[in-house]
Amino acid sequence: MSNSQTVVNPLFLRDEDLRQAIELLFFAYRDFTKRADAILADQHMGRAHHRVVYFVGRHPGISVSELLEILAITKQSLSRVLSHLVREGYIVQKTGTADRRQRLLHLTEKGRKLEVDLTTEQRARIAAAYKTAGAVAVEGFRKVTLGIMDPAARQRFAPGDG
Amino acid sequence: MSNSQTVVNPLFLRDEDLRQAIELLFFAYRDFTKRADAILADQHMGRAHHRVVYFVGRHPGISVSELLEILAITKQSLSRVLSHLVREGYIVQKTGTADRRQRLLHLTEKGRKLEVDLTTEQRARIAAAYKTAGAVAVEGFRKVTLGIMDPAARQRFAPGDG
DNA sequence: GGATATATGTCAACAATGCTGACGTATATG
DNA sequence: CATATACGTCAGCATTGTTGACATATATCC
Repeated sequence: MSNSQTVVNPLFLRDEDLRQAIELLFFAYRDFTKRADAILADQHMGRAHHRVVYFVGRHPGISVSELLEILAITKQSLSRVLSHLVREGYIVQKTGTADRRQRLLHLTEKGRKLEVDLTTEQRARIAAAYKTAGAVAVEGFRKVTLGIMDPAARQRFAPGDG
Repeated sequence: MSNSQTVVNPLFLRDEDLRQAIELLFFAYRDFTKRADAILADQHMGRAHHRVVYFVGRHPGISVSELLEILAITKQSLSRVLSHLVREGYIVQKTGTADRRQRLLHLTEKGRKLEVDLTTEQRARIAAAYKTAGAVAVEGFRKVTLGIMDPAARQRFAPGDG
C-alpha cells in the first residue's frame, strides 16, 4: 500500500522550508513583474491592463465573463481597464454570433504589439531560468505551482484542455 | 513570428511553454494570497501590511532601510503601513545601539499573532503542494524560482547566508 | 408571448498602495 | 564644523481593488 511516495514521503517540512517557499514566490513574482510594470507606467497604465491584454491575446474571442473568472476581480474593476483599452484601440469587441449578448474580445495590431512589448522580457526571464534549471526542475516547478493554486485553476492546465 | 527555437538546447521552449510558466506563476500567486488578503481586509489592512509583518517576523531587529530593500518600495509607501502597524501595536521600534539613527523593528505579541493568522493557511498550502509534488519537484521549484528572480535577490538564498 | 434570467455596461463612492517632490530631525562621519 | 546618512512626514496623484445601485440587450423558460 505504501508504494505511493506522494503520501508517505521523505520530505521534512521544517518551518524554515515553508518560509523559504513563501519568499521564493515573493521575490520571483516581485522581479518578474518589475520590468513590465515600468513599461506600463510610461503609458499611464498598470498591471491590470497587462493582465487583460495578456489573456485576451492568449484566448482570442474570450468573453467578458470568462475573463472575469480568470482574473477573479469584479466586473466594475475590469470595466475600467477594459473600456480604456477599447477606447485607445488595443482591443476590439465583437458581438457573439451564438449569443449576441456576448462581447467577444480580440487584440488589435496595436494591442498585439503592446502584449509583445510587455511579455518579451518576461519570456526571456522564464526561458533563462528554465534553461539553467533543466528539464527535471521545470517539471518540479510545474508540479509545485499547480499544487499551490486552487483546484479550479489547476484544471486550466489539464492535459488536452485548452 | 516568435520562433522560440532559435537557441539550441535540450529543452524545447515553445511559446506555449513560456506562456504556461507565466500563467502558473499568475494563478499560483493569485490563489496563494487570496485568503490572507481577505483576513487583512476585515481589519482594514492590505497586502502591504502583511509583507511588513512577515519580514519583521522573519528578521527580528531589521532596520527600516533593510526592509525597504526587501520590499523594493519607497520609504513613503512603507511609512504609511509601518506607522500604522506601530500605532496599532503590532510592531515596536527600538533605537539601534551601534547606530542610534536606526529604528530596529520587532513584532509585539499582537504582531506575532497576526503574522501567524495570515501565514497559517499559506504554510498549509505550501506544505500540501510540496508533499504532493515530492522532494525532487521541490528542488525544481526552488531552482526555477531562483532563476526567475534578480541575482541580487537570489543571494538571499545563498547557502550559509542566513 | 410574457416573465425571468443572463451578459454586459455604467455611475458613484471608498480604501489600499504605489509614486514623486519637498522638507525636517537626529546621529554619524570625515 | 561640514556633510552624509537614517528615518519621518506632509501633500498630491494614479492605479486598482471593493460595494451598491441601476440600465440595456438578448436568451430562455413556461
